[in-house]
Amino acid sequence: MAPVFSSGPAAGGPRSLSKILDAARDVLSAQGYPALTIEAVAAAAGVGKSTIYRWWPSKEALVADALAEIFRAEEIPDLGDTHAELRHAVDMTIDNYANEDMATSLPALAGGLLPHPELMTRFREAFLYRKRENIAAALRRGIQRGDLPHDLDIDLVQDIWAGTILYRRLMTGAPLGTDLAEHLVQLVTDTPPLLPTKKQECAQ
Amino acid sequence: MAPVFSSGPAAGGPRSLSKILDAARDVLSAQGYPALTIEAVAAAAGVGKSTIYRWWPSKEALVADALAEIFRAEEIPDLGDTHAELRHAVDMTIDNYANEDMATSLPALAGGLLPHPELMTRFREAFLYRKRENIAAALRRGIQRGDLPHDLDIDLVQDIWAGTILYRRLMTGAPLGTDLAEHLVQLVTDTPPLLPTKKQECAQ
Amino acid sequence: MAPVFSSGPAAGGPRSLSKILDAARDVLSAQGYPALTIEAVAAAAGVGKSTIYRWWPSKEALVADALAEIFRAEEIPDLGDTHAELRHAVDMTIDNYANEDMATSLPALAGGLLPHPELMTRFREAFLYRKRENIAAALRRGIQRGDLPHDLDIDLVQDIWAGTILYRRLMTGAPLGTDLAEHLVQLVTDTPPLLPTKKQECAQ
Amino acid sequence: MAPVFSSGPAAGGPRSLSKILDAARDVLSAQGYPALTIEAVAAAAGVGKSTIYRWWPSKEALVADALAEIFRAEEIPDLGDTHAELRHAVDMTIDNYANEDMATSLPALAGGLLPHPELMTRFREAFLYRKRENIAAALRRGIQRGDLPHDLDIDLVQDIWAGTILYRRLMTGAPLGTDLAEHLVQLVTDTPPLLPTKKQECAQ
DNA sequence: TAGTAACCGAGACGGTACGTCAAGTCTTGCA
DNA sequence: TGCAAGACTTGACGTACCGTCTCGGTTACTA
Repeated sequence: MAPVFSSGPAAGGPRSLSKILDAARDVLSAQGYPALTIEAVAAAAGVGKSTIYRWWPSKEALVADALAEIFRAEEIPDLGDTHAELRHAVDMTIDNYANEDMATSLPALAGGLLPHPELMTRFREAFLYRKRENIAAALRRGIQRGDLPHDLDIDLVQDIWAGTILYRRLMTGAPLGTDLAEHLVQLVTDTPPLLPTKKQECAQ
Repeated sequence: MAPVFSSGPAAGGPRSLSKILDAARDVLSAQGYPALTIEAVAAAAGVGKSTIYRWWPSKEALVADALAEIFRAEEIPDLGDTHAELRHAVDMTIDNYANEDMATSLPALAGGLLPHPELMTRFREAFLYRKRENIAAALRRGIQRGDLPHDLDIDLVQDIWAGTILYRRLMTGAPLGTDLAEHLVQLVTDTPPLLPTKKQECAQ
Repeated sequence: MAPVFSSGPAAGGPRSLSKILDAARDVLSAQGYPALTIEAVAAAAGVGKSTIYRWWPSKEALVADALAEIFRAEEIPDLGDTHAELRHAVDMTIDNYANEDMATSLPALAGGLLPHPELMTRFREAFLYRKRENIAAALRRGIQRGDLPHDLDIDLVQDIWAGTILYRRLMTGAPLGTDLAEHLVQLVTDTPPLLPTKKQECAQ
Repeated sequence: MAPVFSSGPAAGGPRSLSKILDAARDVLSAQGYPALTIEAVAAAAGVGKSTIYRWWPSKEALVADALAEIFRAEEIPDLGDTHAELRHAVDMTIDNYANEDMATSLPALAGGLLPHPELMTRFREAFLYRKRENIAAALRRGIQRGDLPHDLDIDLVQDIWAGTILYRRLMTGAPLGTDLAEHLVQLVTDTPPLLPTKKQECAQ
C-alpha cells in the first residue's frame, strides 16, 4: 500500500520511506503518541530530520501513514452465513481498535485534522472508506439473502459499530470481548425493523 | 462545580481560578486546541504562568476542567413519557459533542490521558459518570414503566449513543440531525429484545 | 562596562550575562570565529540557547560584546613626552590586534555589519570612538606642546595607524614588532609637514 | 587568469567554470557575502552542486577566485613622473576596495583563511603579491629617479596604503576621495626621511 | 561512426545549526 | 511572607545548507 499522506513524487518512492514508517510505529508503541516527535522518529530510523520532512508535511501525516499500514481493511469473505460474516466485520473493527497505538492515536489524529479539510479527506480515505466498503458488501449480501431488512441504513450500522467500539476503548475503558461483538451483530440481525430505513432518514 | 483536575487546596480556591478557566475557554474557542498553550491562557487571563501551574499540573488538566464547565450533565426531568425522556438524553449528548471544542479536544484529551490511569479516572468522573447516572435514571424509569426490557444493558446503551455521536462528529463528519437522535432512541424503544441483557453480557 | 549590543533591559541585567560572554570568548579562542555557533556558546556557558537569544539579537552582536570586553581603550597618561605618549597609543593598538581572536573576528564582524547601519554605528561606538578619543587627546597635547603640526589631521593619523597594524595582522602576516611601532610614531613626529592639514582635506 | 583556488586538473578546465564564477559574483553583488551559499550559486549558474564541489573545495575558495577576477593588479605604466605613478598605484588600490563586495568579503575571507596557512598563502598570491610587485616596480623607479629615499621600506609603504584604505572602507566608513589618495602619496614623496629604511627595520 | 569516458544536471541523503516557541521550574520583588 | 511576574533550562519545532552520494543523460574524444 502506497503512503497516502506522503507528498512525495508519485509512488514507489525513496529508499528510506519504509524504514521511516517502521521507526514511527516503533516509537509509537514504545513511547506513545505525545512522545512521537519527528526528531525521535528520525533518530530511531537512523535518518536525518529533513528526510522525513521531505516526504511528509507534518507529524500527523506521518503517523497517519504509519497507522494505515497496520489498519485492517480486507474484504469479508462470502461465507453464505450472514451472521458469521457480520461477526467477522465486527471482529475486524475491534481488532483495529484493540491496538493501543491505534486507539490513542486515531482520535488525536482526527481531532488534529478536523480543521484541515483536505487532510481530513485523505484521512477518511485511508481509515474509513476502504474498510467500510468491504463491510457494506457483506451487509448487502445479508439484505439480498433476506436476512436483513431491505432498507437497512448501512452507514449508520457502521457508525454504530465503530463508534461504540472506539468509545469503549477510549473513554469508558469497558472490555471489547466476544460479548460486545455478538451484541453489536445482533443489533442488526435480530429483529425487524431494528434499524430505520434510509428513506426515513432522507425524509428528515 | 469545583474543578476536578485542579490540585489546589480543598476547593473554593483562589480568586483567579475562574478567571483562568474563562480565559482557557476563550482561547479554545478562538484559536483551537493546538493553540491553547499555558502561556496564551496566562496572557489572556492577565495572570502569571506560575499561577496556573500552582493549580493545575498540566495543560490537559486545565483543558479538562475548562471543558467540564460547559459539559451538559444535568438531570433528565421525569416527563412520564419514556420516549421523550430518552430523546432528551440523546439530544443532550449531541449537544455536548456538537460543540467544536468538545469534539476535537475530548478525544485528544482522552488519548493523552490513557497512559495515566489516575488522571483517566478523574476524567471519566468529570465527563462520563455524572452524565451517565442521570441518563441511567431515565432508562430505569422506562424499565419500571414497562417501556423498556427489564434486562436492558444500560451501560451498553449509553456507549452506543455517545460512541455513535462522537464517531460521526469526529471521524465520518456525518450530520448530527434530529434523524440520528430519533434512530438512536428507537434502537432502544422499538422492539424486544432489542438489546441484550446484562446477565448475558456478564456471562461473557 | 555594560554590553553595547545586548538588547536587554537597561543594564546590570540578568545573572547569566557575563557567564555567556566568558563562554563566547572561550569558544572564540578555542575554535575560532567560524566555529562560534550560538549552540556552542550555549553549551559552553551551561545555558539554554534562548537565554542567549533573549539578550543578543545575533551571533554578531554577541561576539561584538565579547570582544568589546577585552578591547583596550584606556586613557593615555600625560607623560609630558609626546613621543612616549604616541608610542603608548600605538602599542595599545598593536596590543588590541595582536590578539588572534580580535584580528580574525573584527574584520569578519565589520564586514557582516556593513549592511546594517544601525548595528555598525554601535560597533564603531564600541571599538573605535572610545579608543580614538583617548588617542586624539594625546595627539592634541603634542600639538599644544609644539611637537606636532598644528593642522595635523588627527583622524587620518589614527586611520593610518590602526589600518596598517590590522592589515599586517590580517593580510600580509608581517610582524607587529617594536620596529613597526616606532615607524608609525615617526610618521607623525619626524618632520613637518608630514601629514596634511585638515583644511586641505576639507578643501578636497 | 586561471583560478587560483580551484583544485581542478591543471587548467583550461571544464566548460562551466566561468559560468560558475560569474554566478558567484552575481550572487555576491545581489545578496551579499553571507547569503552566498553553494546552493545559491549552483542555482544561479544553472549547475548542479556537485559540479561546484568538483572544482572548489569550499565556499571560501570559490569566492576568492570570483573576487580575484575583478581585482585590479595591472602594471603601473612608466610615466616618467614619480608622483603620477604613485597616484596611479593608490588609485588602483582604492578602486579595489571601493567595491562593496571586495570590502566586505575580503576581510571575512582573510579571517576565515588565517587558520589555514596553505590556503592563506594562495590567498596572498592572488590578492597581494601580484599587485604589490607592480607597485613596487613603480616605487623602485621613483628611487632610481632620486624622487624617493634610496632606503625606502617598500613593503611598509604598501601596508600603509592598503591598510589605511581598507580600514576606512571597512571600519570608520570615512570617504575614499581624491584627498585621501593625495595624502597617501605625499606621505612618501614629500620629505626625507619620511619612512625609515629597511635596514633599520631589519635591525629590529 | 560508434563507443566510451569524463563531465554534467538533478536532487536524495545524513547531518548541523539556525532562530522560534512553549513547557515546566526557579528566583526575585512587591504587597 | 506568600503570590505574581518573568527569567531560566530544556527540548522540539520546521528551515536552510552543508558536503557526499548516486543516478541518468549529454558531450566530445578516441578507435
